[in-house]
Amino acid sequence: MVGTPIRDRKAERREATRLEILTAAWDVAGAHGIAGLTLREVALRVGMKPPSLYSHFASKAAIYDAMFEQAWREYAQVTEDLRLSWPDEPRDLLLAAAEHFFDFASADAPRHQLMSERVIPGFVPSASAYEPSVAVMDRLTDLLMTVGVSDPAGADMFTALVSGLVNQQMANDPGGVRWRRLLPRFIDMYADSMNLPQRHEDTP
Amino acid sequence: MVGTPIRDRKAERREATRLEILTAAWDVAGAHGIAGLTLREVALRVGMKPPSLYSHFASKAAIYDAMFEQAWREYAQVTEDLRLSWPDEPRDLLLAAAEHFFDFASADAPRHQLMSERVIPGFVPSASAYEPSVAVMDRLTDLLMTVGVSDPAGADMFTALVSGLVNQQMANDPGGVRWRRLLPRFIDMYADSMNLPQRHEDTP
DNA sequence: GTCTATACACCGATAGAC
DNA sequence: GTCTATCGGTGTATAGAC
Repeated sequence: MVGTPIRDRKAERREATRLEILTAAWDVAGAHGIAGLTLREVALRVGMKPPSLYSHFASKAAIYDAMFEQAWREYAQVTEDLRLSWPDEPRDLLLAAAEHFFDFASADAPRHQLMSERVIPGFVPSASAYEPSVAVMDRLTDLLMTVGVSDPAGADMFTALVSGLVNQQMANDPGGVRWRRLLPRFIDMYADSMNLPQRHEDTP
Repeated sequence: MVGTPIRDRKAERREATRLEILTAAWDVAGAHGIAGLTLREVALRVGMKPPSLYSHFASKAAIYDAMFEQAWREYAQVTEDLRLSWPDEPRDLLLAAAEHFFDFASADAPRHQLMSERVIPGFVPSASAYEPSVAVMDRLTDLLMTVGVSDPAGADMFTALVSGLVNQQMANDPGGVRWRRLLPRFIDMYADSMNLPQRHEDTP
């Protein structure tokens, strides 16, 4: 028995290569769309021949799967980071959360299509890749609970509202603000229907 | 001069073949997704060899373009047909229009992706193919005007609401009713924010 | 004019040498 | 682990039969 080394250099190197491949894949998706991803161009960017990618990912679908998990994990992370600086007022909190998702989605169209739409013909995220996204939904449920939304359909309504604005924005006015600027009205509309208190005003 | 025949049999035959190809294309899209459309399978279903399709369509993109126009023209047609039996109450009218679009979209996922999402990497509808969809939007503007929505953002809000429900339904609960059943609440929520009158009740 | 035959470049994927 | 070689499939395009 030689003992277990503190660090597994081979595993570290392997993981680094995986991340390198995924970064290249995001670059290709950004240039050609999420459906325009090709293993050849990914391999080219990381200095490999296409078949070599199969030493790190079982298939092209496995790369999509890893990208899906990575994207939702990143969103969960930035959400967690911003959680400390959230506003107190319920409506401000809802608006901040909605704007946060909207801007994250708008910032990267291919990423949003992979995360929230069924764009890749046969691709269905694996259970493990799906995990971060359910964690995000759990946090949304928590958030709605803290602002006073006890309606079980509250989360479904909230996601439908925000995703509707995002989809219309990206499909009909990419890069613009035509639907983005409707966010405050949508949040107030939602808060009213949920009977949430109005914002605290200084006016008597 | 032999005179112009009443019917141009050759042109009729040609148009019939075009429709036959488009029908086959919809079948393939239904089976493999809108992005999974291949000219080979389309040609196979109409009893042609793939290159023969180029006698009727300039490219695969031209087929997508014709499908896009066909889908919106069909929706415009069924909308026009239902227009005579629309309810009187503003909120009932809004709900009927929303349910109508929702059900039309839900009935055919590939069709909806082609109509309302940017799924095909480089595909942008041509001006002529886009025409029926702007006609539909004009009719929506008319509808909103008749129910008393004068807000210029009213149409954008309405489309965002309905498309949000559709997208969430198709992405997270395909074939179910989890978001579809939220339609009445969404319409009331929208009508309230637009200060539309409540439904006429017999209760004093 | 319409279709068949054929070729080209590109794609994902596999087998096997080193 | 990476490479070369190769497979079947796909979109596109041209040449030529009828």
